[in-house]
Amino acid sequence: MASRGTAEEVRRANLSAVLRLLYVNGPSSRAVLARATGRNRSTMASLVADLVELGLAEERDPAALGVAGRPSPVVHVRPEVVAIAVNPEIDALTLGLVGLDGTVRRVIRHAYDRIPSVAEVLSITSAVLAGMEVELAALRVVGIGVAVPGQVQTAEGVVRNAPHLGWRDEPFAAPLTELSGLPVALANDAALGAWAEHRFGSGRGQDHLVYLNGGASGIGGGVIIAGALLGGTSGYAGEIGHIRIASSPALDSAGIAGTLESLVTRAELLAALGLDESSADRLATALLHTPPQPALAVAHRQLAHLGSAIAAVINILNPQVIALGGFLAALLAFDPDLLDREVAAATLAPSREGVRIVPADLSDRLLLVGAAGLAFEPLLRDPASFAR
Amino acid sequence: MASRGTAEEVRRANLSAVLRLLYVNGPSSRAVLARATGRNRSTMASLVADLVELGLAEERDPAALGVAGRPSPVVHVRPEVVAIAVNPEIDALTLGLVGLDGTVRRVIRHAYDRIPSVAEVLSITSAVLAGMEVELAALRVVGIGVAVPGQVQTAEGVVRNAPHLGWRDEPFAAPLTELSGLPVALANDAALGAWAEHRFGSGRGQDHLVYLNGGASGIGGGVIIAGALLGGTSGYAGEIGHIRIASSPALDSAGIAGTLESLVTRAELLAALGLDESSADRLATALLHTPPQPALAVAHRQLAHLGSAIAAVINILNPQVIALGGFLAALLAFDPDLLDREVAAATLAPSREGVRIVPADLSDRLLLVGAAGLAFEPLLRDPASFAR
DNA sequence: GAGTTATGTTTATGTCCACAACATTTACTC
DNA sequence: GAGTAAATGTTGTGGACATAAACATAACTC
Repeated sequence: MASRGTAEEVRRANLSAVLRLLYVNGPSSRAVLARATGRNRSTMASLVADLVELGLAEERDPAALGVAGRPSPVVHVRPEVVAIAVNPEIDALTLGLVGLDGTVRRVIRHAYDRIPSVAEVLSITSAVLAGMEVELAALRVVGIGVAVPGQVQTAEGVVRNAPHLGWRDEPFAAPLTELSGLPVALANDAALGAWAEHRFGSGRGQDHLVYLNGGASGIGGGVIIAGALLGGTSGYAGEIGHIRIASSPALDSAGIAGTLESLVTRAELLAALGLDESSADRLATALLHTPPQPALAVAHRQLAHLGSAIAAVINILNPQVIALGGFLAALLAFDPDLLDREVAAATLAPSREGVRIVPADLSDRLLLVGAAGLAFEPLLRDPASFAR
Repeated sequence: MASRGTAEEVRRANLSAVLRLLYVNGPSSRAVLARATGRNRSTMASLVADLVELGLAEERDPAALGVAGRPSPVVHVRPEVVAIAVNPEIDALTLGLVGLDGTVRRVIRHAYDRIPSVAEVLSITSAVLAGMEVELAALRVVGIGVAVPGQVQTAEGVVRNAPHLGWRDEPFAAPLTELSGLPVALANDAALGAWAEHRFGSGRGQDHLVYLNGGASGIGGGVIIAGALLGGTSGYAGEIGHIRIASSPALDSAGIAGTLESLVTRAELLAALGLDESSADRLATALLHTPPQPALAVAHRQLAHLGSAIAAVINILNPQVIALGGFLAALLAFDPDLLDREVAAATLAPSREGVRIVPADLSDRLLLVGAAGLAFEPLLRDPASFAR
């Protein structure tokens, strides 16, 4: 009789490990995979054969050699295996078609003139998917990952509160699955940004990373602990913008006083630089090239507050890397030494040693890669269950 | 030929899972273990036989029955398997002999009249161990776990900074191993307290827990995430006492201004209650029974600050339980509603729902159980490597 | 005492992987 | 250009482990 149980579990774990390696590190030879996983070469032959059989991988002739030894075909992930990334924002809905090989095949941006409802976003999404029908037919779409600017009940696929979109307690995953026939996973946008930075960005390979992103609507955060995204009990973790760091009556978007988000705002910086919202992309250059005196004062004050928040994070989490995105990256570039001093003044010495504060890679594509990563997760966890 | 590799790994994982279940949940029958692990009954028979063979478990006759079905011998962890817990504090060194079955067999408290050096603590420890030689000969000591009131490089077994003991960059694990011949593991005391609360205390079974302990020397913290102790990059994580929450010139023990520890102190509470340090154990009752007006004001202010810090932790980590120990538990008992309101004012609504703020169990024994748990970890991870 | 229920035990079977020996293909050396 | 070293792929064998199924055992129920 069939012996399921453990043998299957072992196989699943090994297939998962191999596919993950290919996903994270890119193409490599079987021998390299065998060493990385600690399996035997003959075992790896069988595992790769399985992945090829499942339509998830393929072997190609090796490129240039230069080393002795028998040349080894290179195992690639099949680029037709894709996920759809969805990112609803205030001004536009962005959809991306992202391959398991990491390529962003297509980005579609659909601007709207007013903030959309959930129903409208769902409708636009399914319209775009309908338009892509021919393209998708030639591919293998494993799921949809959604980056939501707000707090998300990840397990249930429900948007609890996305203040800038005005969404509260809106089921999202279930209706989108209904419309698309695809599995849908949701997460907070900054959390996915953190994950993408950790996996593919400036914090690559760092197992303990904190990501802070500053945008028009506030400050979002995401935390990677031991290589995994920190979700907390319900998936709401990482809201570093809303921690109180000072005694101040200023309120943030959630109505909390004295928080990082209330004290460090892009709007104030833009105003001090004489820019308006529409020219926000010039903030970084304006700040670096002879900014007016008032802007200097604002930037210095904001850096001090940013330092306090980062210090709190360092004391609590003892991370290796703090990645700053959006206008927080501009603040960092403006005076990294000042930020370092402010952080040093509010951290315990052992905790802060070795911590690097770096700008995030921050290409908009990275967020799509993060959302797609969310959709790829079930496939990476159990490749064998994705038989065609 | 021998097939090591995977088969061994599977066995190791299964043995580990079974021993962990016994350690955490206490004695249970084989059938229960089989269901809990998802293994087959015949597999469990073999696994339990291995544990018995290794001298780690034993089967005893079932107690009262009352249910139909064949009576099942109950699998117990062998109580002779023990670890030694060590906790150096300012006023005394506490050693505990803790069984794998959870019983605290013996507690030895050695008071000193001045703060000891590392060498003195090591010397006292080995003296106590020498005195216990006969007792220990009948047992099986798997290691020593040390709870240090300060920041610890867990991997290296080095105390980086224990301000109240005046220790800086002191190797501890290596010399104690040298003296005792036993493996030694170090961790921060509050971190071990958090772990013990999560495993055996008031936060039992909660996978996301934050522990805050208030003592004479300040406020320590520990964080449990997804059932595991959060160490961070080097093991320094959890220093919640040192996060800045207000604009205040008050400095804490690390010289940082406006932190939880600088604003919420036992000394100030005691002074307002007209007590001195030596009567600290009466703080809780004094606070609950008609305290003088100034003490009320102090308690209210401290509760507000405590609320800000807890709120920051909730926003960042989205935990299920906040366990408060020491005088923080007294503050909680004094006015739980006020604390709730302060927390609510500084948290995002979704994150705070379902969070319970509870007093920690806080028996001094729990810390010893935590330190012993640290020492048991290698055994629980790979029981087969502990063949006699 | 017959039936029910829950558990322990025995035996046969299947899966997966490691290992070892051999095959293949390249680069390097003289 | 022949021989050697290095790296990898391939094949067959064996072993460890876990499952499944049938049977055995010991309580409870009526």
